[in-house]
Parts: sequence; structure tokens; C-alpha cells
Amino acid sequence: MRIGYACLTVGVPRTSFRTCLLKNASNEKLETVIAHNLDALDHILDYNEAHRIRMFRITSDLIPFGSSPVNRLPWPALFEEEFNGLGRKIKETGLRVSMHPGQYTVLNSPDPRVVQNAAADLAYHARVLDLLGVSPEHKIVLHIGGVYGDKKTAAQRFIANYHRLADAVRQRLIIENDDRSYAIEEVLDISAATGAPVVFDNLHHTAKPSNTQRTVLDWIRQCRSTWQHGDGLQKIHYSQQAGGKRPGAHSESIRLEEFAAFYEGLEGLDLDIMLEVKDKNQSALRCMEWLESRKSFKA
DNA sequence: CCGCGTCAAGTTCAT
DNA sequence: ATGAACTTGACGCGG
Repeated sequence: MRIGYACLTVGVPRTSFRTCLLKNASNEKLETVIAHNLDALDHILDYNEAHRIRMFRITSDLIPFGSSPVNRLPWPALFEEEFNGLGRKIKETGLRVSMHPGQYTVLNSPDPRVVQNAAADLAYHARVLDLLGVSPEHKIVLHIGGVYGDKKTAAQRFIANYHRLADAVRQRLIIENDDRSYAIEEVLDISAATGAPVVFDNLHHTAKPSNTQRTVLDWIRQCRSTWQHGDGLQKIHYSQQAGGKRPGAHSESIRLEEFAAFYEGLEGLDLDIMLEVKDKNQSALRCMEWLESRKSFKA
């Protein structure tokens, strides 16, 4: 079991990412920012290794406008050395990385331009992971997308567009339930038609549940069957509700008792758990410490 | 130099 | 039909 965190660190020097506004995205500006961001990622890898963190999501903002025609910089070639070095470090330290395009990457839109942009964005994410030289166990997580008043048709469009994606994308793509439109059972149906492994997200599941007769562990076990050998260990997303905020808002930090109850509910199932929490690495470390103390207590 | 409005994406919902 | 909300941290301008 690995515990991971997403995109950013809290309290770690030289790990902040930069970006620029669209209107300022000159080649010179982009080159400076990308060089900075690859260096920041390098420091994050060092931090993860020093703290035995073995799972991490790389921010989609690593390369600003990475899938946009606005970015005409030949960054893959320019930074080949840096990517090689980062990839070597990832492999040497046994880190499992992933990426996760946000809510604006919509593969099932009825607008072909939106679909084209989504495909380009997914290709960008796969490009980054390929440049790092990491295996297909290092995934790209995607939500299904919009509903457009007709979920059946929208799901079919996702499936059709999935099959048109490049191999390099499809071998990394995994799909996740969201908190508004596509509940876990619907994502599992789409997985059956595409072969894409399913990421179970507990907080999204609470906000948008499928059949409530079934337990969380039931759903996680069913998701497990969508993960094949080359995909690596099944991953899930775990987060907790922020008190007083809208349903689905991520908490500031992980409440350990609640995490412990969730963990015990897994009944020993081995998983990789990506935490989605504001204080990032700090909660990851606390959860890892809790796991360690639990093991020594049990032993 | 601080603070806060703006940004970038696409869908959905409110006006 | 038009636009705000959603989401997020960092940008970048005004004071």
C-alpha cells in the first residue's frame, strides 16, 4: 500500500510551480517557467524520497498551456535531459506518479472542437509521462464529462471517443466517479465498454452515490476487477468533507480517526491511496505514520 | 510590497 | 440568451 498526495507541497522549499497568463506566453517566458517547474518537481522528488513517500500526482500545470497551440516552444526536445533525469529519479526511488486533467478536459462533449481539445490535452499528459520514461502503471485519471440532458448518449460518446484516442493515452487512462454526474456504477459500465480501469473516489461517492444497498468495500472490490496486470496495483482517491463548506469540498487536513475507520473497513485489501487534501504532503506523512504505528501495534 | 481581482478551461444553472 | 458559478493557486496590477 502506498499513500500519495496531489500536485503541490506545503512547507517544502523550492517546490512551488510557476505559470503565466495566456497573453504573456512568449517562448522566452515559457522556457523560463518550464525550467523552473522541472526544477521544482526535482525538489519534490527529493522530498518524497527523503520521507519515503512512494506515490505522487504531477500537476497538469507542469508545462503551461502544454496542450495549447499558444505554446509553440519545442519543450519536449529542449528539456529532454531534465525529463530523463526526473524519470531516472522516479524509477530509482520506486515512486508511482500520475496526472489528472481537471474538469475542463471533456472527452464526451457534443462539440467536436471540445473533444479535439480534450484529446490534445490527454496526449500532452501522456507525453509528459512518456518523456519521464515511466511504465503504463503511471496513470492519467479522467472524469467522464458532461450529461447534456441525455446521459446514455453522453456515455456512448465517451466510449466512442475513448476508442479513437492514441495508444499512448489509452494505456494510461483510468476513469473516476464524480460528485455530480457519473456515479461509480455508471463509471463501471463505461469501464466494461472501454477496458479503462476505474478509480473509486470516496467523497464523490458520498455526494453522488450509486445503489446504497452496497457498501463502499463492495464497490472498491468491483473496481479492482477492472485493473489488469500491466496497470499496477488498484488506486483509489480518498478525501474527507471540509466542515462548513459545500458538499464535496476537501478538508484542510486528514482526520486520522476517520481515516483509520476507512482503512479498517478495507479488511486488509491492498490499495494505493491518493489523498486529496489541502495540506498535501503533511497529511500524507501523518497517514503513513499512523499505518506504521498500527502495524507495529498489531505485530 | 501587499492585497485582491483576474485568469484558463467547459458545463450547468440561474437570471 | 447571456452570464455567473464551479475550482485553484499563482499572476500581476493598483495603491
